[in-house]
Amino acid sequence: MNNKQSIDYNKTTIELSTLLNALSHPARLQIIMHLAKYNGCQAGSISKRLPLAKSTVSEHLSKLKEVGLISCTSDGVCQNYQLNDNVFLLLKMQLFDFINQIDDRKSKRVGCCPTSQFENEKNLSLKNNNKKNGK
Amino acid sequence: MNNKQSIDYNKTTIELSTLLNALSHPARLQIIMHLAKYNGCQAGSISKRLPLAKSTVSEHLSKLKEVGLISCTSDGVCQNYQLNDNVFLLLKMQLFDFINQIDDRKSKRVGCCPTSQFENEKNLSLKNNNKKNGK
DNA sequence: ATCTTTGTTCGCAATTCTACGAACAACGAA
DNA sequence: TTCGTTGTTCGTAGAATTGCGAACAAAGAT
Repeated sequence: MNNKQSIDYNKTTIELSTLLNALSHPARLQIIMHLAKYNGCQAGSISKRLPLAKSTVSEHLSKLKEVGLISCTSDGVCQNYQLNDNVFLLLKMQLFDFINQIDDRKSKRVGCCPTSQFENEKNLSLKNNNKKNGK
Repeated sequence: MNNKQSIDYNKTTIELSTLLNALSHPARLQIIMHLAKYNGCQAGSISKRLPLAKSTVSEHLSKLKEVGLISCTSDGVCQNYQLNDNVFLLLKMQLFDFINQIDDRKSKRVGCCPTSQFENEKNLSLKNNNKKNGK
Protein backbone atom coordinates (compact mmCIF):
# COMPACT_ATOMS: atom_id res chain seq x y z
CA MET A 1 0.00 0.00 0.00
CA ASN A 2 1.42 3.33 -1.03
CA ASN A 3 -0.24 6.30 0.66
CA LYS A 4 1.70 8.84 -1.40
CA GLN A 5 -0.21 11.57 -3.12
CA SER A 6 3.16 11.99 -4.82
CA ILE A 7 2.81 15.66 -5.52
CA ASP A 8 5.84 16.55 -7.57
CA TYR A 9 7.81 19.68 -6.79
CA ASN A 10 6.43 22.63 -8.68
CA LYS A 11 8.54 24.67 -11.05
CA THR A 12 8.76 27.70 -8.74
CA THR A 13 10.03 25.60 -5.87
CA ILE A 14 12.71 24.00 -8.02
CA GLU A 15 13.81 27.34 -9.44
CA LEU A 16 14.10 28.94 -6.03
CA SER A 17 15.93 26.00 -4.51
CA THR A 18 18.39 26.07 -7.40
CA LEU A 19 19.17 29.74 -6.83
CA LEU A 20 19.41 29.27 -3.07
CA ASN A 21 21.73 26.35 -3.64
CA ALA A 22 24.05 28.60 -5.63
CA LEU A 23 24.12 31.01 -2.67
CA SER A 24 24.54 28.33 -0.01
CA HIS A 25 28.30 28.62 0.31
CA PRO A 26 30.09 31.47 2.11
CA ALA A 27 32.60 31.93 -0.71
CA ARG A 28 29.82 32.36 -3.25
CA LEU A 29 27.92 34.78 -1.02
CA GLN A 30 31.07 36.86 -0.68
CA ILE A 31 31.69 36.78 -4.40
CA ILE A 32 28.21 38.15 -5.01
CA MET A 33 28.71 40.83 -2.36
CA HIS A 34 32.02 41.80 -3.91
CA LEU A 35 30.79 41.88 -7.50
CA ALA A 36 27.87 44.10 -6.47
CA LYS A 37 30.36 46.93 -5.93
CA TYR A 38 31.84 46.99 -9.42
CA ASN A 39 30.81 46.99 -13.02
CA GLY A 40 33.43 44.38 -13.62
CA CYS A 41 35.95 42.44 -11.62
CA GLN A 42 38.82 40.18 -12.60
CA ALA A 43 38.79 36.57 -11.45
CA GLY A 44 42.20 37.00 -9.86
CA SER A 45 41.15 39.91 -7.69
CA ILE A 46 38.19 37.88 -6.45
CA SER A 47 40.40 34.91 -5.73
CA LYS A 48 42.81 37.04 -3.70
CA ARG A 49 40.02 37.97 -1.31
CA LEU A 50 39.09 34.40 -0.52
CA PRO A 51 40.92 31.79 1.56
CA LEU A 52 40.86 29.34 -1.35
CA ALA A 53 43.03 28.21 -4.25
CA LYS A 54 42.39 30.03 -7.51
CA SER A 55 41.16 26.80 -9.12
CA THR A 56 38.56 26.42 -6.40
CA VAL A 57 37.43 30.01 -6.80
CA SER A 58 37.16 29.43 -10.53
CA GLU A 59 34.78 26.55 -9.83
CA HIS A 60 32.65 28.67 -7.49
CA LEU A 61 32.48 31.29 -10.23
CA SER A 62 31.37 28.59 -12.69
CA LYS A 63 28.62 27.55 -10.36
CA LEU A 64 27.31 31.09 -10.07
CA LYS A 65 27.56 31.51 -13.82
CA GLU A 66 25.65 28.28 -14.34
CA VAL A 67 22.56 29.63 -12.60
CA GLY A 68 22.94 32.97 -14.37
CA LEU A 69 23.68 35.12 -11.34
CA ILE A 70 26.95 36.31 -12.85
CA SER A 71 28.53 36.40 -16.28
CA CYS A 72 31.94 37.18 -17.68
CA THR A 73 33.60 38.71 -20.66
CA SER A 74 37.11 38.26 -21.96
CA ASP A 75 39.41 41.25 -21.74
CA GLY A 76 42.74 40.16 -23.12
CA VAL A 77 44.12 37.54 -20.78
CA CYS A 78 41.71 38.53 -18.05
CA GLN A 79 38.19 37.39 -17.37
CA ASN A 80 35.90 40.16 -16.29
CA TYR A 81 33.13 38.94 -14.05
CA GLN A 82 30.00 40.91 -13.30
CA LEU A 83 26.75 40.51 -11.40
CA ASN A 84 23.70 39.95 -13.59
CA ASP A 85 21.37 42.53 -12.09
CA ASN A 86 18.30 41.17 -13.87
CA VAL A 87 18.80 37.66 -12.49
CA PHE A 88 19.49 39.05 -9.04
CA LEU A 89 16.21 40.95 -9.30
CA LEU A 90 14.46 37.73 -10.24
CA LEU A 91 15.96 36.02 -7.21
CA LYS A 92 14.83 38.89 -5.03
CA MET A 93 11.28 38.66 -6.33
CA GLN A 94 11.15 34.91 -5.89
CA LEU A 95 12.44 35.29 -2.35
CA PHE A 96 9.87 37.97 -1.53
CA ASP A 97 7.16 35.75 -2.98
CA PHE A 98 8.31 32.88 -0.81
CA ILE A 99 8.49 35.00 2.33
CA ASN A 100 5.12 36.61 1.62
CA GLN A 101 3.51 33.24 1.14
CA ILE A 102 4.88 32.06 4.47
CA ASP A 103 3.76 35.22 6.27
CA ASP A 104 0.34 34.99 4.65
CA ARG A 105 -0.08 31.39 5.73
CA LYS A 106 1.10 32.22 9.22
CA SER A 107 -1.59 34.90 9.56
CA LYS A 108 -4.29 32.38 8.60
CA ARG A 109 -2.80 29.54 10.55
CA VAL A 110 -5.09 26.77 11.74
CA GLY A 111 -4.60 24.33 14.57
CA CYS A 112 -3.22 21.23 12.96
CA CYS A 113 -2.67 19.57 9.68
CA PRO A 114 -5.81 17.85 8.35
CA THR A 115 -3.86 15.04 6.61
CA SER A 116 -6.76 14.78 4.18
CA GLN A 117 -5.89 11.45 2.66
CA PHE A 118 -5.56 9.88 6.06
CA GLU A 119 -8.98 11.24 6.97
CA ASN A 120 -10.41 9.88 3.73
CA GLU A 121 -9.00 6.48 4.53
CA LYS A 122 -10.52 6.56 8.00
CA ASN A 123 -13.90 7.47 6.53
CA LEU A 124 -13.53 4.73 3.97
CA SER A 125 -12.72 2.12 6.56
CA LEU A 126 -15.62 3.33 8.68
CA LYS A 127 -17.91 2.89 5.68
CA ASN A 128 -16.47 -0.56 5.08
CA ASN A 129 -17.04 -1.44 8.69
CA ASN A 130 -20.63 -0.22 8.43
CA LYS A 131 -21.14 -2.31 5.33
CA LYS A 132 -19.65 -5.30 7.12
CA ASN A 133 -21.79 -4.63 10.15
CA GLY A 134 -24.78 -4.21 7.88
CA LYS A 135 -24.26 -7.64 6.39
CA MET B 1 54.69 33.65 -3.30
CA ASN B 2 51.22 33.69 -1.88
CA ASN B 3 49.18 36.72 -2.86
CA LYS B 4 46.26 35.78 -0.61
CA GLN B 5 44.91 38.38 1.73
CA SER B 6 43.14 35.33 3.12
CA ILE B 7 40.17 37.16 4.52
CA ASP B 8 38.18 34.54 6.36
CA TYR B 9 34.43 34.33 5.95
CA ASN B 10 32.70 36.53 8.46
CA LYS B 11 30.17 35.17 10.91
CA THR B 12 27.17 36.73 9.16
CA THR B 13 28.11 35.17 5.85
CA ILE B 14 28.49 31.74 7.38
CA GLU B 15 25.19 32.01 9.24
CA LEU B 16 23.29 33.06 6.15
CA SER B 17 24.88 30.41 3.94
CA THR B 18 23.97 27.77 6.52
CA LEU B 19 20.32 28.83 6.51
CA LEU B 20 20.24 29.05 2.71
CA ASN B 21 21.77 25.62 2.53
CA ALA B 22 18.93 24.24 4.62
CA LEU B 23 16.48 25.75 2.13
CA SER B 24 18.36 24.66 -0.97
CA HIS B 25 16.32 21.54 -1.63
CA PRO B 26 12.78 21.57 -3.10
CA ALA B 27 11.52 19.07 -0.52
CA ARG B 28 12.70 21.24 2.34
CA LEU B 29 11.22 24.38 0.80
CA GLN B 30 7.88 22.60 0.48
CA ILE B 31 8.07 21.36 4.05
CA ILE B 32 8.54 24.93 5.26
CA MET B 33 5.66 26.14 3.08
CA HIS B 34 3.45 23.41 4.42
CA LEU B 35 4.34 23.89 8.06
CA ALA B 36 3.61 27.61 7.76
CA LYS B 37 -0.09 26.78 7.48
CA TYR B 38 -0.44 24.90 10.73
CA ASN B 39 0.43 25.18 14.37
CA GLY B 40 1.54 21.58 14.21
CA CYS B 41 1.87 18.87 11.65
CA GLN B 42 2.62 15.17 11.91
CA ALA B 43 5.69 13.81 10.15
CA GLY B 44 3.54 11.28 8.31
CA SER B 45 1.25 13.86 6.80
CA ILE B 46 4.28 15.79 5.55
CA SER B 47 5.78 12.66 4.08
CA LYS B 48 2.55 11.84 2.21
CA ARG B 49 2.79 15.12 0.33
CA LEU B 50 6.29 14.49 -0.97
CA PRO B 51 7.53 12.09 -3.64
CA LEU B 52 10.00 10.56 -1.19
CA ALA B 53 10.28 7.65 1.21
CA LYS B 54 9.35 8.44 4.79
CA SER B 55 12.90 7.81 5.94
CA THR B 56 14.17 10.38 3.46
CA VAL B 57 11.60 12.91 4.60
CA SER B 58 12.62 12.25 8.19
CA GLU B 59 16.18 13.15 7.25
CA HIS B 60 15.09 16.37 5.57
CA LEU B 61 13.15 17.23 8.72
CA SER B 62 16.29 16.58 10.76
CA LYS B 63 18.26 18.92 8.60
CA LEU B 64 15.72 21.71 9.06
CA LYS B 65 15.63 21.01 12.79
CA GLU B 66 19.42 21.16 12.93
CA VAL B 67 19.48 24.80 11.79
CA GLY B 68 16.55 25.63 14.08
CA LEU B 69 13.98 26.47 11.41
CA ILE B 70 11.58 23.85 12.74
CA SER B 71 11.13 21.91 15.95
CA CYS B 72 9.02 19.00 17.08
CA THR B 73 7.21 17.71 20.12
CA SER B 74 6.10 14.20 20.94
CA ASP B 75 2.37 13.56 21.00
CA GLY B 76 1.93 9.90 21.78
CA VAL B 77 3.33 7.91 18.87
CA CYS B 78 3.33 10.98 16.64
CA GLN B 79 5.89 13.67 16.17
CA ASN B 80 4.40 17.11 15.82
CA TYR B 81 6.52 19.39 13.72
CA GLN B 82 6.17 23.14 13.67
CA LEU B 83 7.83 26.15 12.08
CA ASN B 84 9.97 28.20 14.46
CA ASP B 85 8.62 31.64 13.68
CA ASN B 86 11.44 33.43 15.50
CA VAL B 87 14.14 31.67 13.50
CA PHE B 88 12.23 32.30 10.29
CA LEU B 89 12.09 35.97 11.22
CA LEU B 90 15.83 35.92 11.78
CA LEU B 91 16.33 34.37 8.34
CA LYS B 92 14.08 37.02 6.82
CA MET B 93 16.09 39.80 8.43
CA GLN B 94 19.39 38.34 7.35
CA LEU B 95 18.08 37.99 3.82
CA PHE B 96 16.82 41.58 3.76
CA ASP B 97 20.19 42.71 5.07
CA PHE B 98 21.96 40.82 2.33
CA ILE B 99 19.68 42.16 -0.40
CA ASN B 100 19.90 45.70 0.94
CA GLN B 101 23.66 45.54 1.00
CA ILE B 102 23.71 44.39 -2.62
CA ASP B 103 21.27 47.09 -3.70
CA ASP B 104 23.22 49.70 -1.78
CA ARG B 105 26.46 48.68 -3.44
CA LYS B 106 24.80 48.61 -6.83
CA SER B 107 23.67 52.22 -6.40
CA LYS B 108 27.23 53.31 -5.59
CA ARG B 109 28.83 51.11 -8.17
CA VAL B 110 32.23 52.09 -9.54
CA GLY B 111 33.82 51.06 -12.81
CA CYS B 112 36.09 48.19 -11.96
CA CYS B 113 37.64 46.39 -9.09
CA PRO B 114 40.77 48.19 -7.81
CA THR B 115 42.53 44.90 -6.87
CA SER B 116 44.41 46.87 -4.26
CA GLN B 117 47.09 44.33 -3.54
CA PHE B 118 47.86 43.99 -7.21
CA GLU B 119 48.14 47.74 -7.46
CA ASN B 120 50.43 47.81 -4.43
CA GLU B 121 52.64 45.22 -6.03
CA LYS B 122 52.84 47.21 -9.22
CA ASN B 123 53.80 50.32 -7.25
CA LEU B 124 56.29 48.30 -5.29
CA SER B 125 57.91 46.90 -8.39
CA LEU B 126 57.97 50.37 -9.92
CA LYS B 127 59.77 51.65 -6.82
CA ASN B 128 62.18 48.74 -7.03
CA ASN B 129 62.81 49.50 -10.65
CA ASN B 130 63.44 53.12 -9.77
CA LYS B 131 65.86 52.04 -7.09
CA LYS B 132 67.57 49.75 -9.53
CA ASN B 133 67.63 52.47 -12.11
CA GLY B 134 68.88 54.88 -9.46
CA LYS B 135 71.78 52.63 -8.59
C1' DA C 1 60.95 33.12 -29.90
C1' DT C 2 60.60 32.76 -25.13
C1' DC C 3 58.85 33.88 -20.75
C1' DT C 4 55.11 35.46 -17.74
C1' DT C 5 50.57 36.14 -16.39
C1' DT C 6 45.86 34.64 -16.20
C1' DG C 7 42.33 31.63 -15.34
C1' DT C 8 40.37 27.16 -16.70
C1' DT C 9 40.29 22.21 -16.77
C1' DC C 10 41.99 17.74 -15.10
C1' DG C 11 42.99 14.23 -11.79
C1' DC C 12 42.49 13.06 -7.41
C1' DA C 13 40.76 12.69 -2.59
C1' DA C 14 37.73 13.45 1.16
C1' DT C 15 33.36 14.56 2.52
C1' DT C 16 28.54 15.47 2.23
C1' DC C 17 24.03 14.76 0.10
C1' DT C 18 20.21 12.23 -1.39
C1' DA C 19 17.67 8.27 -1.40
C1' DC C 20 15.88 3.70 -0.31
C1' DG C 21 14.32 -0.28 2.38
C1' DA C 22 15.13 -2.90 6.58
C1' DA C 23 15.30 -2.89 11.26
C1' DC C 24 14.07 -0.87 15.35
C1' DA C 25 11.85 1.42 19.50
C1' DA C 26 7.92 3.59 21.41
C1' DC C 27 3.38 3.90 22.00
C1' DG C 28 -1.56 2.79 21.67
C1' DA C 29 -5.22 -0.47 20.50
C1' DA C 30 -7.32 -5.02 20.50
C1' DT D 1 0.25 -9.81 25.55
C1' DT D 2 0.23 -9.21 20.95
C1' DC D 3 -0.45 -6.43 17.00
C1' DG D 4 -0.36 -2.28 14.22
C1' DT D 5 1.11 2.44 13.65
C1' DT D 6 4.58 5.95 13.73
C1' DG D 7 8.78 7.83 12.75
C1' DT D 8 13.79 7.37 13.55
C1' DT D 9 18.16 5.20 12.76
C1' DC D 10 21.11 2.01 10.18
C1' DG D 11 23.35 0.11 6.23
C1' DT D 12 24.15 0.82 1.73
C1' DA D 13 24.85 3.05 -2.69
C1' DG D 14 25.46 6.46 -6.08
C1' DA D 15 26.02 11.27 -7.01
C1' DA D 16 27.44 15.79 -5.98
C1' DT D 17 30.36 19.11 -3.43
C1' DT D 18 34.50 21.05 -2.00
C1' DG D 19 39.20 21.46 -2.23
C1' DC D 20 44.02 21.23 -3.95
C1' DG D 21 47.97 21.32 -7.12
C1' DA D 22 49.50 20.20 -11.75
C1' DA D 23 48.93 20.86 -16.36
C1' DC D 24 47.27 23.54 -19.86
C1' DA D 25 45.91 27.23 -23.37
C1' DA D 26 45.63 32.02 -24.50
C1' DA D 27 47.36 36.40 -24.58
C1' DG D 28 50.98 39.92 -23.58
C1' DA D 29 55.53 41.27 -22.49
C1' DT D 30 60.48 40.88 -23.18
